[in-house]
Amino acid sequence: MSHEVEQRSLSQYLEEHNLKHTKQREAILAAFLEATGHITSEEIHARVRVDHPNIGYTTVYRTMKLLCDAGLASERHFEDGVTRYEIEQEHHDHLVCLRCGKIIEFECAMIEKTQQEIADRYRFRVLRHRHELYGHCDRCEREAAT
Amino acid sequence: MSHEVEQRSLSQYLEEHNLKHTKQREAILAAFLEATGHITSEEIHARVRVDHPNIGYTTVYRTMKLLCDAGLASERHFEDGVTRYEIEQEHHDHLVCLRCGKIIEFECAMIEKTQQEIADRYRFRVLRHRHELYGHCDRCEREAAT
DNA sequence: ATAGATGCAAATGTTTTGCAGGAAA
DNA sequence: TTTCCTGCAAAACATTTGCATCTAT
Repeated sequence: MSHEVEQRSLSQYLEEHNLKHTKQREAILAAFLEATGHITSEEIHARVRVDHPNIGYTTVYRTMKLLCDAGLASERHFEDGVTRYEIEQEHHDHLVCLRCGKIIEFECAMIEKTQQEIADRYRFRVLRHRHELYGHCDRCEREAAT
Repeated sequence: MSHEVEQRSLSQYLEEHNLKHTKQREAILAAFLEATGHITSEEIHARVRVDHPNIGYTTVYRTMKLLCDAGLASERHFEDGVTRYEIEQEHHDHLVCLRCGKIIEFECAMIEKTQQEIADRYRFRVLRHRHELYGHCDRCEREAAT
């Protein structure tokens, strides 16, 4: 595996919080990190089961919550009621193709600054935000035109 | 009631689709329109029950779906897994207080323009978007400080 | 008369919790 | 050995569906 940095900080987090380092947590972390991103609990469970056939959904949910607390993962809620997890990284937003499901990430300092100004106007303290553009990616738009 | 425009278009929609005009649909529409916005099925159900004690959740869900199809309502999914409905109107975005649940609406032409430029860069055709800022409203921020 | 609507209860799908047994420190 | 974890089964939610009954047209 090539995720030493993340592995190290998981261990660190576990130690700091008097939590135990288990095979299940390791397996779930690995499955999560190997995914391209935006993975569901169900998908993690399926991946992990290949090598560890009796890890349950419960442990996946509990571990993903732990990874979120540890700052390694973060939850995303798109529009289908299923929680997805992605690797925690610099903030960014998403373009989501409604036809093929492709997800493109973007970030824009200009927009961030403007939204901060809006929040200030309402004396609202922004802790986090989501900004998602739904539509058709280049390819799907062409195909739709046929 | 003072919602003739909406009422007329519901009737219109019902007629066009060979659907029936019932007391329940009328009551649910009224409860929905009287709300300030961002109402849940549960809240609609509670309101409607005051005058119509035996309308069930089922009918609320079915009717709200109908109102969405008819273009009178639209679904919103914030981050707590509960569907909220709002009156279909000009596009706008939201500030959501994580402590008291207060929702403030905003819109910003500058941001809309910028996000369009980003999408163009990826040749992505935007059909709709969501932009939500989560944090603490003025009041909750003060209270938290105590 | 008949297509469509309703309300209940039961099913669904996702996520959480209680608990007895199991593993890490 | 003690504290924390795990997996199962059951519970909790929000939402949907099957079905017998009822109602608008």
